[in-house]
Amino acid sequence: MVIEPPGLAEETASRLRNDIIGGSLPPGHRLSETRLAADLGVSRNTLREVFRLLTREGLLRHEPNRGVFVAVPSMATIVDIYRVRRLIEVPALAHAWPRHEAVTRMQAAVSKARAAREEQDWRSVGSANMEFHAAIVALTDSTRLQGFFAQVIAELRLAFGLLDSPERLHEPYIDRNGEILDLLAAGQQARAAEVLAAYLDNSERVVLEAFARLG
Amino acid sequence: MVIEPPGLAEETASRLRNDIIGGSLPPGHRLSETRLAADLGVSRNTLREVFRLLTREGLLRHEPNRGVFVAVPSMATIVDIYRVRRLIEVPALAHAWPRHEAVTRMQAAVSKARAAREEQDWRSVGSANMEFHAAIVALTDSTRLQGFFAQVIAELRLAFGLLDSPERLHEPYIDRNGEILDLLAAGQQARAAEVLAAYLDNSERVVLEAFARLG
DNA sequence: AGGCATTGATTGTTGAACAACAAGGGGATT
DNA sequence: AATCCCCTTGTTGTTCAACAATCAATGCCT
Repeated sequence: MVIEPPGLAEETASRLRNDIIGGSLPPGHRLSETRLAADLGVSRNTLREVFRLLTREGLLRHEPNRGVFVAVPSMATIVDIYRVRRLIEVPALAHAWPRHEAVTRMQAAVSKARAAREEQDWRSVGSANMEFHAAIVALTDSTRLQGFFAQVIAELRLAFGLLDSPERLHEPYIDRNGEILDLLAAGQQARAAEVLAAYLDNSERVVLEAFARLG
Repeated sequence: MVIEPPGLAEETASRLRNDIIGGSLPPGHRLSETRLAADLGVSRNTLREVFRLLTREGLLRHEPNRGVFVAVPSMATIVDIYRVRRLIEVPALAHAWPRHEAVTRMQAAVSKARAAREEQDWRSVGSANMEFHAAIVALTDSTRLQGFFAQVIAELRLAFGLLDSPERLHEPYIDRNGEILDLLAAGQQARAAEVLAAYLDNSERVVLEAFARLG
């Protein structure tokens, strides 16, 4: 495996991505090229490359001759994301091999989520839960699907940033993830997939309701 | 819906994409920034944006400090692409609503493929078949899934470009697509999905065999 | 012949420049 | 006073030129 140096553009993209998901740059906010380039300490040209990257990931929106804005997740966004999750995660789990190496990742994610719950660190709980679902997709052994899913997850976290009460958003799902993991490890993929499907339906409803409360 | 001007970068990307898929730029070929920028009549900066776009789509490969190359599809690529196709297309068809508007697109694609067969235009047959499968994904109503699938399709066409005997590659599937369409229209989604799954297994085997013959 | 430094070429990144475009303000007209 | 048009102003889109960093190959020395 070759180690490849990150490159300034991707490194800057990571920083900006964190700023966006972390909420320091609110959705809808306009990003001035010259100002942001100065703030980040990079050139305008490289910043534009960063913009291309994050636009492709769905975190930024680009309006020609007007500039780039932090993407504003809508209800349609949420619905679409959960459609994708259902379509990918459920079959991935249903066809999974119970001794796949990704199961270890799932296990680790559940543990991390439970540890973060002890400290009431709901943001970390959210991250760990996302990691759990990324691990589910890893069960497919498809690099393309994993890359695609990572983008979708990033968009979903952006949407989560808009909502308050992260506890209601993440806490109830920690143990459900544990349940899914146990079922899979016991070779009951079909039941695991059922639980996951119900999980997704439930989660989508909660998120949409929280969204509706924002207007 | 706002009409957005193509922008020089995306326009150039389209041109380069056609050159790659069309085979005028063979896989593995190195693309010199300065030379290609001169040939295409654009600046080095914009060409680099084009590179980012096509790299993201999987058509180019970027090695840091070495340059960009036309991607070389490997057997692993093929296997991964078909894994994605199975995981996405089959459930999409199984859960499809038989009167979805995308069914019209499927119908049109089959007709186009049959017309192209009359003229022995196998390249167009391939395009029409791909359009058929893109329409299957459109049954999900997920814009993200459709975008992702478009990329996968582009990569697959790049791989097809390496193989000869396009007739063997595309002709056998025209009528199978027609069969799938008829089953879906008749409300037999489950059987349609079965036929599609068999279709994909078969197609993957043929492509891999053709690939193996190249060494 | 083999290892090593030098050289040449290419990429990575920056800064400045100018045209194209969008938004807002001011003035003239009705 | 309200409306429309033009113009100013700031921003993006694109190009050019330059330099540092890195890689590949050449040729030299042992």
